[in-house]
Amino acid sequence: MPHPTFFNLPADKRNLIFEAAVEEFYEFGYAKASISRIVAKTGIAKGSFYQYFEDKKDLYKHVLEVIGRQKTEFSAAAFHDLERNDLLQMVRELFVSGIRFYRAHPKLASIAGDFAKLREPELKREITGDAAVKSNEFFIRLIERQKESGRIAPDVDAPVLADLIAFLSVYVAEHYADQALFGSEKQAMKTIDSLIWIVENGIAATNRPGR
Amino acid sequence: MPHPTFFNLPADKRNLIFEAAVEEFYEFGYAKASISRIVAKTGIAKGSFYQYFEDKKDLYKHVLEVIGRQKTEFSAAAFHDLERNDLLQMVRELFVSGIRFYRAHPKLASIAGDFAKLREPELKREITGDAAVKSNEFFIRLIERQKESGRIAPDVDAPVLADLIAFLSVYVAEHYADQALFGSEKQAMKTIDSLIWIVENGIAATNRPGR
Amino acid sequence: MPHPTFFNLPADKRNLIFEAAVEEFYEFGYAKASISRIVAKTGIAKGSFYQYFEDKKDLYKHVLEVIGRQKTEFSAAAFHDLERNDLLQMVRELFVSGIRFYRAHPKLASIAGDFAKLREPELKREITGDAAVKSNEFFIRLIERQKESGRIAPDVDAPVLADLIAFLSVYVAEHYADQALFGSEKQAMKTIDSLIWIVENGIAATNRPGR
Amino acid sequence: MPHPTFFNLPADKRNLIFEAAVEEFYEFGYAKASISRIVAKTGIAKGSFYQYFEDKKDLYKHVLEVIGRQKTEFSAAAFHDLERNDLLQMVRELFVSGIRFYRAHPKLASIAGDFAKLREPELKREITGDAAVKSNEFFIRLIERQKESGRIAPDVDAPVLADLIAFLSVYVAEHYADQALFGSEKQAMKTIDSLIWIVENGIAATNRPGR
DNA sequence: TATGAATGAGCTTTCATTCAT
DNA sequence: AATGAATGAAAGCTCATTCAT
Repeated sequence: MPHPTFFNLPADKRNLIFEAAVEEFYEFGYAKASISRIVAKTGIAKGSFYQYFEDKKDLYKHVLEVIGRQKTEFSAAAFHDLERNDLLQMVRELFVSGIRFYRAHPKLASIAGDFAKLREPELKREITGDAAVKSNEFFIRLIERQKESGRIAPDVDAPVLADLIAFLSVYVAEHYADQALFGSEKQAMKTIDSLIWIVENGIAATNRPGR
Repeated sequence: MPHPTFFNLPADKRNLIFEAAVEEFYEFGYAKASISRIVAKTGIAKGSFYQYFEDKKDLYKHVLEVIGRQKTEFSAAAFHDLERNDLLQMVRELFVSGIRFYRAHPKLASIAGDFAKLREPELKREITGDAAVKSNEFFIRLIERQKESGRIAPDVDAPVLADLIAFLSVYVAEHYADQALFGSEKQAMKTIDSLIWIVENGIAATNRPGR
Repeated sequence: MPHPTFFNLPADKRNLIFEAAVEEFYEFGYAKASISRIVAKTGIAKGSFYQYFEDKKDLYKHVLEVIGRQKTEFSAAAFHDLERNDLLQMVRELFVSGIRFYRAHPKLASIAGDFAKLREPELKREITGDAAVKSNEFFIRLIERQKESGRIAPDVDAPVLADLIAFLSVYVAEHYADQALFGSEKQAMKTIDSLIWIVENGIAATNRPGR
Repeated sequence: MPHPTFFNLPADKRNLIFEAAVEEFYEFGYAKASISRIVAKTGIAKGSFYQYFEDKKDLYKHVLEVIGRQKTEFSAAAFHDLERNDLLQMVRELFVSGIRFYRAHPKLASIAGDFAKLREPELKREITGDAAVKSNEFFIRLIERQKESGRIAPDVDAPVLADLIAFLSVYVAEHYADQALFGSEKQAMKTIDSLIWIVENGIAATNRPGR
């Protein structure tokens, strides 16, 4: 976590540093990001940086935390109006808001995507904490409930499906973002619908082929 | 491509270098891998390294090429006995042989996984060429054929399904090391079956619900 | 240009570095000069060097700039008392102050001489800028004026003469410096006078042989 | 001197090596020329190079010797038809044949020019030996003779005039590539005439102003 | 709290030369 | 005589971090 000195900074300066960090992580990734470049870009003193942050990792964690919060805010609005308990509707919204977030903050989304792919398990655990686990559990409960209500086939493997959905929400956003960015949004939505439809159909309780 | 010097090396030394490179890329990833460490580990002279390889990128490309070849050999056997044209069987075998490869060569698989996540589009293109595109096209053709033969519902969006399969491959690859999903052989097969089953059911031509 | 860091250094240290750079460029020339040797000689950290200077070129440019300033100061005094418009008097002073500078600062003069002979047109342009052009134009104007006033023959090729004078001022200094250094100054001055006299006579407007 | 092995080489190979060396010295100068690049360019083995030449210096000396011989051949023809003892005619022919040589072999001429500027007194002495001194003495004798025959004013300082001629040779050589001075054949001749004419006039025995 | 100079290990890469085959 | 792999010192430069002011 950044030192209190950082949060006591005037908003201007704090934002300046944050933006520079975003630029840096966006362009070079975590491993190759350079503190030297960041302080050069912002004009703050090298020493000051270490008053604000423990080290590079600390800065990275902060950036990701902010991104996480923004992402949550982004999807929260969408989730608000959803009929609770409708998994697919929720997944759809997850994909759509993923793409929307990517369109609104491409650099933040890209950094988040890189993080998801990061090769430093310890760091990942430090940053995500049990958020991923919590989210996963939420989806699992949702799936189980829909099995009970007969909307999802009882032999669907809930943990695998929950995990898959989380995974897809990241990769789908990244994969279709350009399409959504440069093509029509409509086309992107149609694509998502096709994808969802396969999954929906795949897990539906009705008329399932015997296994 | 490595210089001929490298291939003329006695197998012992060549392997020593290759193993050291694998260790290094495995532990630090491409960006942070250090030639200095590799030569220190192997005991070869710094200058000698540059007799064998153009530069770090050249070594990396070589390692990936070898991994690619090994992977291909690995799955080739599995694909041999397959009924051609059965999409799902093929995908299933893809996943299974992926896991087997990971079990046999965890470090190589890990390096390959990192490469997939690499943030250097140009380098990726250099190495993979248009393999990804080719593979995508192959799957699309396969899907179309299975639609004609009535095994896949005609209203399935072929490119989207091909994408989904690619996503799933990545998903499986990224979770190789996940104990919960792929810990035991039994667990691994169960997870793969769950994934395949969702897709199979999602695209089946029989008894489909209206959209 | 060196970074402000360098100019903020205590004079002692700054001079130490400057002297070491002069020694290095004097002994090895630009191409073979080694930053590593300079930092070793001065005892400063490698990293510190790069706090002071952008790179080797930056250091070289700085050294040459200082030399240029010192040279200018050197000749400025001499030029002060000159009757404006007397070309030969000026040329004589140019040669003499060239030799004096060489005697006072042989290493600096040697570095400047090397620079004049440097095989890197772009770098040369960067450093001299249009100073050479300006100086050339000044001499051309002077020559033209003396043609009008009848002291120089009208058929003298002004640009060639101006160029030649600039060239000679460097080479004469280098050539006669040793003489001036180890022989008597008087002898050196006599030599210069002989040289000037040939040129003077060669371009005089009076009693010229037909061509 | 190159080892006998070099001269025993088939002419093809020998020329190949020579041309590559010329290219290298032309492009990078002596200090930065790289044996590694030369052997790469020619395809000969690194070890073979050291069978032919002692080291880089040895190769350089050889190249310069060949250039020297070619230059001599070049001017020899021109000097053949000259009235012996006419200093200015000789100097003029020196300049003209210099330019012709540059036109015919720009790279060789450029290497020779670089050599003249080289900062390695010992190497220079090794290569030129006392040629410069000999040439100087030759000109002094010529001048003295022309003084006696009344074509040069008796009060001309012979050693200084010899020096001036040497300076001018360097001046001409250094400006070969200068479009403004030596661009067209006509321009070249005009510039040379201007230079000669200044000297000629400067040292003429007739109608001299008192000193 | 802010500063920014100092640090030196570290990086990738090139070099001329040697030497066993 | 020819080879070309081996060598390791040296190059220029960047890095995250410390610390005295």
